[in-house]
Amino acid sequence: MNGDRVPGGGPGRRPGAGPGGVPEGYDPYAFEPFAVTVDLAVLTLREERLHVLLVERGQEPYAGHWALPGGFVLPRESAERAARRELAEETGLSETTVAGLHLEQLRTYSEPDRDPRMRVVSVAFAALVPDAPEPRGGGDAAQARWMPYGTHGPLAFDHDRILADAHERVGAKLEYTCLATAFCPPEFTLGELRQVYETVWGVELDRPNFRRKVLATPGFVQAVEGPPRLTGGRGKPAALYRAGEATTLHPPLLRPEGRST
Amino acid sequence: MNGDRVPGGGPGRRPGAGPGGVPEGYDPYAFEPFAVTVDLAVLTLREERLHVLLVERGQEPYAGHWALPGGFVLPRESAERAARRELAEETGLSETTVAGLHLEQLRTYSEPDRDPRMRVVSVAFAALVPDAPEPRGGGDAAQARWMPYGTHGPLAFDHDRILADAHERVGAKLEYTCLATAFCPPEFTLGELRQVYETVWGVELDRPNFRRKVLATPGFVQAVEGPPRLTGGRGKPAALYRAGEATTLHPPLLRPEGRST
DNA sequence: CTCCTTAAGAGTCATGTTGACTATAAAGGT
DNA sequence: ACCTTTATAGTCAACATGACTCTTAAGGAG
Repeated sequence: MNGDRVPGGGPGRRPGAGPGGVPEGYDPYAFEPFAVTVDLAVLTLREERLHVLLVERGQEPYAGHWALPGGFVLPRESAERAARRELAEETGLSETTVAGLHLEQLRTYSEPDRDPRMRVVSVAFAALVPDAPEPRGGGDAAQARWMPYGTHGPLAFDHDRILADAHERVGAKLEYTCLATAFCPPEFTLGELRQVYETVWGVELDRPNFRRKVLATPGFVQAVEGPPRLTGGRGKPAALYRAGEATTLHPPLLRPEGRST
Repeated sequence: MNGDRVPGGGPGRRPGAGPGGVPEGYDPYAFEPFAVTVDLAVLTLREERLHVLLVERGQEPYAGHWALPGGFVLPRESAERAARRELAEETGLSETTVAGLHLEQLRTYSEPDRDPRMRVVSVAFAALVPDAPEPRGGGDAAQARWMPYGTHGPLAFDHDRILADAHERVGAKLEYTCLATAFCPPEFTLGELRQVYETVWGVELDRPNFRRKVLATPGFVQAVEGPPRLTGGRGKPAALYRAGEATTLHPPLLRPEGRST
């Protein structure tokens, strides 16, 4: 063991510092640095389908391919802050709006050759947005679009993997957390909430059973007092609810079969 | 948006590259680099208590404090490989043994000031080891020890947070995965498996109910044929089992109350 | 205006799972 | 022998779930 193997801390052993890795003063420029970026799997529901925010690459490598939005972590910000900043930039939403969105760190992708140009370590996030405004067409060449999940070709880099991991994570968290409300506007019907589960899981749920389960879970949703109904589509008007205090579901709301996707 | 905002990929915009972040050739030395490390929360069970592998820091900052083991990600390895390499170094286990251990990426900690010396982004892992050999006293000054979870003082850097996150993650995954067997040797009794749950969750579980649940879950454990019992302690000898094929538990084995820790 | 369609919401029923317990078996210790 | 400890076999009631049925309240077509 090393007297100053400072894991969460700064380096105590410089790569190539000699046999045994004797600690020496750390020189940040002594070896090729890592770039640290964030990648965002921004998910929303549109027309009963799961959509992802994608950007088209204008340059090599992967020119013409679609990719997840993302960017560099700046020297004085955390990965979370970088992710929220990028999210605001890409979606065109205000900083305050973005501050309220559900943003969840997925995992970090660090394979040495995931970017052919240099060593890039990327912290991936899943972001869940309710209504899905069209992304503002940034000032540059590439375009950004909401694409139905699965309809895009292969994504650039390892972004297919990241997106799949995001989908899996969100699907799993729907089972035992109140995360579904993150896809909904402030006030929503139980039908809309059920639509979240059905869309993400790719299954059909029994209406009455879903209703019973949700209402029986304390703090999942709370009824809105005012006008007890919502107009819009056909069928009987539905009561409105807000997200409740609870964050976890006990017992969970399990997916019909073993696993999906 | 940027024509080459290459998130999971290499930089397309260099910090400070000018208004609008016009893509230019990337110069890795143009700004202070990030160091990328791994931190390991190595957990095991000893004498019916959860133990953590800790190393004592010999240098400032946090000299004399205990810290999680860890180290640098080398230029040509992934964070996972770095974690496994460090795990082998710290525990003294062979590379092949370590290759079979459960290693799970927790999340990445990237607060700008988490290390006072420089910008360090750390990918944290939880490792679950069965028997807990004493860590080899490395060739250097600092010592490494198994410490009962919670008995150590405040850890260095943000390692208390990382360790708490590791505990929470492992506790949660016991509910809906077969992870508990990762704490057990190749052959184990149901009593030992129950001990894993009780120790990590800090609760007592009903013996017959636990047994019924585990045996009713297909693929969780499989009975060992040979000698149908194990010697050792007092009480009726228990049958031996191995870990089964299954990785997930449907339905889950929920903790008694809402949440713990 | 009437009928049809759609979705919300109330309620039923059989089944499966869980938590709480009781009882028996098989070891070691005194 | 007797007590303690742990494994293992059951029992039973409360609860949760999946599969349905039925009623209500809208919009749309004729």
